[in-house]
Amino acid sequence: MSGQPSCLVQNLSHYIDLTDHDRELLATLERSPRDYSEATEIHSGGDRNRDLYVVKQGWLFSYTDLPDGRRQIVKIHHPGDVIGFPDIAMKHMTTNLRSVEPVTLCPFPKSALETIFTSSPRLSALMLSIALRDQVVFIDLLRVMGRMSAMERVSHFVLDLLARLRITNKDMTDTFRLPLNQSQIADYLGLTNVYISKTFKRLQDDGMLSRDGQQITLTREEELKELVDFEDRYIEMDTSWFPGG
Amino acid sequence: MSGQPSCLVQNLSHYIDLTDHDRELLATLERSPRDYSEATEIHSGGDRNRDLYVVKQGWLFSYTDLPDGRRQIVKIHHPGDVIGFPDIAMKHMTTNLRSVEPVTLCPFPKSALETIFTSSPRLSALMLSIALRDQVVFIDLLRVMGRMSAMERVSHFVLDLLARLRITNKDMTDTFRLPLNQSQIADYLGLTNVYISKTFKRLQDDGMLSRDGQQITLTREEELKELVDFEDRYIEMDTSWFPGG
DNA sequence: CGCCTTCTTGAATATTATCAAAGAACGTGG
DNA sequence: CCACGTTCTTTGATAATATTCAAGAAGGCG
Repeated sequence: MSGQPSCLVQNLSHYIDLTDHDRELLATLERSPRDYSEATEIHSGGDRNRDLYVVKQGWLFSYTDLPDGRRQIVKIHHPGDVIGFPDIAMKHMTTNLRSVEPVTLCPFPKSALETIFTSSPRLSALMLSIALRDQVVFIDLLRVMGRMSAMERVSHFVLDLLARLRITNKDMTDTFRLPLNQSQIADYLGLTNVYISKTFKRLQDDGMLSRDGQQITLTREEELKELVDFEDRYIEMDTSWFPGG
Repeated sequence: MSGQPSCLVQNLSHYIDLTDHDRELLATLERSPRDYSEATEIHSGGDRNRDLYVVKQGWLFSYTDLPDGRRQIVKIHHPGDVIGFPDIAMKHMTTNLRSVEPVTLCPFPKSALETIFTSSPRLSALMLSIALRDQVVFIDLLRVMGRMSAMERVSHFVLDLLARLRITNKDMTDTFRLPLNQSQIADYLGLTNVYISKTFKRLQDDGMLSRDGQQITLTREEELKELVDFEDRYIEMDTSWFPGG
């Protein structure tokens, strides 16, 4: 193995201890990393379904458009994330993938999953768990979109981002960089860019958060969590039932 | 095996040919059916995570409440569905489960899944695919909730139900029974019962559908599909990569 | 028949969208 | 290092969509 650690190994190590066998397996699956510049369309819905990606660097998002141009961003991807899991069940990609800033991705073929599933029960269980955990996260988001006001949606949004960033960065404080513009946030939360602006201002006036360029600080995180009944699904994941290494 | 065909087998057979071994394996999951009367709380969010269920008969739904009483129904369950998949990754149940009408469920322990996963790669792949397909369905729903009007939401809702009912009932026409009341539909679509009533009336006035008690008929299904850019994820599933029987 | 739940309808209200324009921020090239 | 163009954000006025509240109608069930 090279001196540079595999993206996938780095990511999955956050959840369980990987055996040497697992590490080697993952290393062989991974293709060489590839860079994309900012605001680049990496794949489109309807494309024949080939690769999954692990994010090595930078933020991206998956989205779908309606025929009349309305857009829904369905997932924001950070370093360490696996992109494309749900599409495994489909013949074609169901979403478009776009970089927010310059990114580095490690593609690996669908077939790699087969290898994992046949040769490492422990890794299989982890992959499945991550997919199911994501489903719970979608369900939480559905609740947000279905029943929460703009104020609550934005609050949930920043709390969720922070919780996710804390998976890979243990000593993350209450401040983080948010490289999305307000139109993108609007497309994620089902609102308009104008209303995102107004809502952020209100949250700031209420002293819940402060902004400085792309930096966001949650000054009253606990209060925000209570406001939106926030549950951290990233911490809560159950790996206790996994087969041994 | 009994003369009565298992609805799980019926459901799964839609996707792949099941071997006798697979059928027997699945039959064990449905060994201990249990009845619940209508409007019964079957389990609650936060419960220690025990059983999954196969629906043998009747409709149910999974939902979550906000602290102030707002409710979001996140999934409607039909005969043949497996309930509780996403919770496998969590230590506790994340949603509440409630019957709409009298139902028959077959509870089975998480450990039964292990049996499947160790003894039938083909069934395992199918289970995983269904979980991932569900995730795609949630993503579609997110798009509906984030970017669509009440008219479009209701349209998508009835189209989705019909597509699902057609999995287990091939000769389903454009008419089906909808045992949910308008408050429940509202809680599913993130609207109010009043507005559901008004929206159904408008759809009826526009000649898109007709109602007779609980019976709904989609008189212009193709037009509705175009209106909401509907994709049938239940038909589209990719089973080509599965290991052999 | 009478009671209960659900559905319908209308009026008033709230929330968010749309439109338009001005102000900030930022990178680029002169 | 400044001027310019571009994109992003802010703000205000107006409009659309959905909610709330309230009351009456319809339907099922004992």
